[in-house]
Amino acid sequence: MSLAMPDDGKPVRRTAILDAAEAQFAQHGYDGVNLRAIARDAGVDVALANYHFGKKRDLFDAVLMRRAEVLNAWRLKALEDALSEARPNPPSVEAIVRAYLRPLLTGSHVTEPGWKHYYALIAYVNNSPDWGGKLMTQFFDPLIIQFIDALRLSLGDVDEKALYWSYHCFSGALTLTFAETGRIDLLSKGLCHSDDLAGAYEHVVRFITAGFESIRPT
Amino acid sequence: MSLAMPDDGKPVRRTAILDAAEAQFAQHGYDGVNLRAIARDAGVDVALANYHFGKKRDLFDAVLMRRAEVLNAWRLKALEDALSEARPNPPSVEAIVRAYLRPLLTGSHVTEPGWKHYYALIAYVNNSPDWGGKLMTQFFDPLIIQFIDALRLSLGDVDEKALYWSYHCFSGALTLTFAETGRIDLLSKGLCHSDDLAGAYEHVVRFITAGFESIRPT
DNA sequence: GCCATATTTCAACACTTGTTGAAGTGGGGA
DNA sequence: TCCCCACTTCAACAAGTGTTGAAATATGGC
Repeated sequence: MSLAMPDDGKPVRRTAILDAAEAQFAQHGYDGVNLRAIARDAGVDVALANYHFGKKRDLFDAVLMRRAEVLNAWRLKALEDALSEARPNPPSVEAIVRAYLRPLLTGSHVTEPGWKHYYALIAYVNNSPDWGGKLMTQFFDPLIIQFIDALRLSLGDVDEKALYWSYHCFSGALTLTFAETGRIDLLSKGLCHSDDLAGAYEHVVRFITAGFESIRPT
Repeated sequence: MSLAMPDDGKPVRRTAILDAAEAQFAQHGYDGVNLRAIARDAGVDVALANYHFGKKRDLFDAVLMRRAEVLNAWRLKALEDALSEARPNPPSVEAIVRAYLRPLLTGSHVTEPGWKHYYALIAYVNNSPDWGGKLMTQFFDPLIIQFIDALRLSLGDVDEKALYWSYHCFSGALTLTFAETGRIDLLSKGLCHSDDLAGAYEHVVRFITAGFESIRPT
């Protein structure tokens, strides 16, 4: 294996471009970023981004795709663990919510800052009228459908509309929290910190779990 | 009063620019929009935006400010109504949540499409690491603090961190829902519709109310 | 060492961007 | 009528944009 190759067999400069693009897109959005700034951060020439990824929009998709596959695999594993632990009963709503959230905190991202940028990027995409619908569906729906199936199993004969709107609330709360915009720091006058995701974790789990439980048929 | 003046005494072209800018910023974000496209939609010359509002960024702030003042007034009225109806007891959590949400649905926006664009714009701002913290604080915090005070009154001796993180979840769920990204339409395979805000209303109220109730001390 | 291939750099094009200053328009008061 | 003023248009600049083709360099197999 060449010295120019990281573990995945791709050139180091290629991943350097992905890392720089990820950070920039997360901070400023797709249109707020230019390729020269990305290239500068990555320490490469402008044209190299085009050589490896094609158009700017293709680079954006590549950034989204890279960690989506990893995150989906982690979440699927966590969900299957929750299902098998509870078998033959359905898992609790809280166990499902935790399976959806835990991979965000227990992955390699603790030592890899790229993951935090990625979460902010997902918040940007999720809330964009331009791409929110299409891109989130493309990258995450196959997995999300399985989580909704699990919730349906856990909650019983639940109203379908209520279930989807509840997940929608979950999605909005989650992406904003992990975007780390600094909003809660200002609102709480320093009591809470955006970058304290571990501290936010239990609060989010409780809030969301209660929300889903409220639609359980009596 | 001149024929060139609408009710508020400002030139019609000035508000035409605000309307066009609002729609464009909401759809594509700050950097995804150029002044020539705004001017074209407004039916005016490019330079006119600069004459009325100064720099592009100042126009953006003017768009945010215009409806923020109206929305804050509506919400304050709704909150005061909820407080006085319940007096001498504190209002229920649900009554407070409804006071926060109802103005989004009962205002003049039913006949005025600009409000829907505005909600999408708020979702964009709220989730932006660049501006989320500062701008939301600047335009909405004075009112939001009053809502959090009311929630604290209603919930009793509640954990402060849990209260702020719960509001944070509320904020994320709300802004995403009113951004109408089309996401839920695809996820639910047509069962739910992003633009059916009236239909979403009861589901959001229930989900959020249950979330806040979960932090009530026992 | 040699060659085909992959990677990287360089320089430049064609186009869009925000912003500006000067000129033009129309109405109301002196 | 003339002038002042707010409003609007016109034309243009200077900087920045994504993208490209050709040249240069490095790499790995023979």
